[in-house]
Amino acid sequence: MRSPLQKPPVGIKDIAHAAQTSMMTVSRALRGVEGVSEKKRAEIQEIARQLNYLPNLNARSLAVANAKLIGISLPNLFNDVFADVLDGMRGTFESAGYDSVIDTTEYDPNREMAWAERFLSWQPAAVILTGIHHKPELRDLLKRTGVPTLEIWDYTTDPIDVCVGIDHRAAGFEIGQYVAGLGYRNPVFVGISKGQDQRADSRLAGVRDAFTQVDPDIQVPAKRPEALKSYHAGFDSTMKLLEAQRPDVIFYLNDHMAFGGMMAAQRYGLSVPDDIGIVGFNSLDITNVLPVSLTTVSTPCRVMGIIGARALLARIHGVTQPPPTALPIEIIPGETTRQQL
Amino acid sequence: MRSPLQKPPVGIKDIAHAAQTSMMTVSRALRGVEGVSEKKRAEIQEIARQLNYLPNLNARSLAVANAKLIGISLPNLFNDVFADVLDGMRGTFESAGYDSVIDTTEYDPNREMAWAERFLSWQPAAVILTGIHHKPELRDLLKRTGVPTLEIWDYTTDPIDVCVGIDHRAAGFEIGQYVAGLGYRNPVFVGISKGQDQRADSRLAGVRDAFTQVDPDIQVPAKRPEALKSYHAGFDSTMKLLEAQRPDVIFYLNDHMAFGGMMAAQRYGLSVPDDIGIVGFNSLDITNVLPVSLTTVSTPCRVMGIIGARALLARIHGVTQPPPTALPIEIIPGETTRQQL
DNA sequence: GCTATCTACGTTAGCGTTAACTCAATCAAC
DNA sequence: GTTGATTGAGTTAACGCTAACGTAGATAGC
Repeated sequence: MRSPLQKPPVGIKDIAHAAQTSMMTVSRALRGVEGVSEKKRAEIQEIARQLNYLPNLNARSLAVANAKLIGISLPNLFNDVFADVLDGMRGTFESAGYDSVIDTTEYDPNREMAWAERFLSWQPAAVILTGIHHKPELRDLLKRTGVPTLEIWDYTTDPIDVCVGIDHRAAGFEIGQYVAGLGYRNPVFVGISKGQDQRADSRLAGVRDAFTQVDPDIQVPAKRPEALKSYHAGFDSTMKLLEAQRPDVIFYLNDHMAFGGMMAAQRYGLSVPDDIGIVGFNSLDITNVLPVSLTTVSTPCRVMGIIGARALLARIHGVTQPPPTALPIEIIPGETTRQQL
Repeated sequence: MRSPLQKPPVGIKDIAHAAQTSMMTVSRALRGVEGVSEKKRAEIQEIARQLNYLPNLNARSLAVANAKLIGISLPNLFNDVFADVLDGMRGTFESAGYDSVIDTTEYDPNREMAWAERFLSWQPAAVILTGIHHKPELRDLLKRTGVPTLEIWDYTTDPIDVCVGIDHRAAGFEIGQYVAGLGYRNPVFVGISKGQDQRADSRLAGVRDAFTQVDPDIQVPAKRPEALKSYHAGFDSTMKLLEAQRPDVIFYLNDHMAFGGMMAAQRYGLSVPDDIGIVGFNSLDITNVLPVSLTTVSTPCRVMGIIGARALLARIHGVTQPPPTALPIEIIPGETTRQQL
């Protein structure tokens, strides 16, 4: 039942009554479609305003197949990267007249699946997922229903539908190569729990590839933090790590964790980059203010959002299926690693 | 029109056909309501599964007034504080069987208003707004339609409906009093552009109250950053500020800006807290890793989300109108201000 | 002046679902 | 064995809106 205090809403029937005309004319007048004299349209709009009419989008969506709703699934909101991607996307959708709503999965594929099922029940125009690793059932579901789907942030040659992202393995390889090229031979990777963030695993794999190429004997052990929030996680893991071993360089999942790591190294009295190198990822806001520039990888987040949104809109309108797009990344050499030899 | 590649969805009619029964029986079976034999229910559920049935929530919402959808409006997603509040809320809603969707306003009251209008068209069960400063038209709209509304993050004695938050002016006063008590007499406040974030203005007012009480002649000038992102904004404003004046303490909008400010002070060769005091707000993750503890104010973000969500659910179910709740804050004395005399 | 075209509007039906009602069969009670 | 309750199902109408079609009157063409 409707909450006790709510008044019954006004519908186009009420307006038709007040304007002494038919519902259809009101519908046309308010939607701005043809078939109403401008005089009558103005009159109806005025009445609608006075009655505080709000259209019922449920009814509209039911009557027409043409929904204007896009759902976005993100792992979480604590991450500036996603905020940037999102910003790019939503602006684009908004200009195209689409509403977009956000949900978070906390890196849980089951939650993602559950969300998708619920959300598809709203008959949306499209669905956006973060990354390319989903439950197989989710893939099936989306392929089966044929809802336009965008996978963003990761790149794959075998997407569900539309895909725009960066190749995390290649990114890991590039930064790994750069760092290996600086002479580091004892790397560690600090990320989040295995399987939790597949992007991180891909990047780690890329970093490993790079070091293996230099010397097949080099391992890149991975440290999985327990803390959830980035700074804390980066700090904590690094503290624990340094108790047991002395790597000459640490790769972090992102710049926030890297900063946490720097603080931990400092607490151990290690100097950066002489005693230890620190490498971040994503070039987040904090790098703007640090006294030493962080070696990191810049990812085109906003642009990715915009390109992704455009590709999806094209797909929705049935234009040619765009091929998966891999966006370029950029290595940012910083002062937290040794200088180029 | 429906996007070209989409298959026509299966409805309960298709299931009824396949199960050789009526739509109503299918509806009952799938919703788990009484009036179907367990044998037939199991049979129908199995068929629905095989056909990959997804209910059409638009139709359901149209048929029953009882929606299970809650909309949340936030200024932006770049702020960990909101992420925490949100986390608390969404968990609570989820357990209660409500879907929640998020939108961002970028601190623009017009966007907030536009969002509310669009969102109300979905006949939601409730609406959540950040803060208590909205367009008067929005207040009217919500009061008129009678949609349960939660205003979260700020506290006021005159809410639209339900309100849970902290008293920002009182918080400003408390921290101001604490800092004034440490002997500081030349404060500056670095926040965001006037009118952009009313919370900041309230806190500033509170800080001013506190200093005025100590010495009516003390001004607390406000510096408004140009940059958007917190670290950058804090750093930038502080750099510019220090060019012109030498306050003995700076209050920041949040801990990220405060960190940016610390970095700027460091670049100026100022030592903290001897040359200058730094005061943050919100006790964000980064404070866990800094080598010096930041003087800041801890706000119960998650708890606020949970309490707010519960109050709203109670309101939706028509239970007594809970009075506005002001949550306590806690001053965190740190090493970025002088020690207690 | 008679048909052909256009404009402004009305009517009907249907989107997928569920509430409220009806109906038939079963069962128990006396 | 008739009544009354109970159970499992089906039927009808409605939620608010819009697509598709229908129609009356105006305008134009020749």
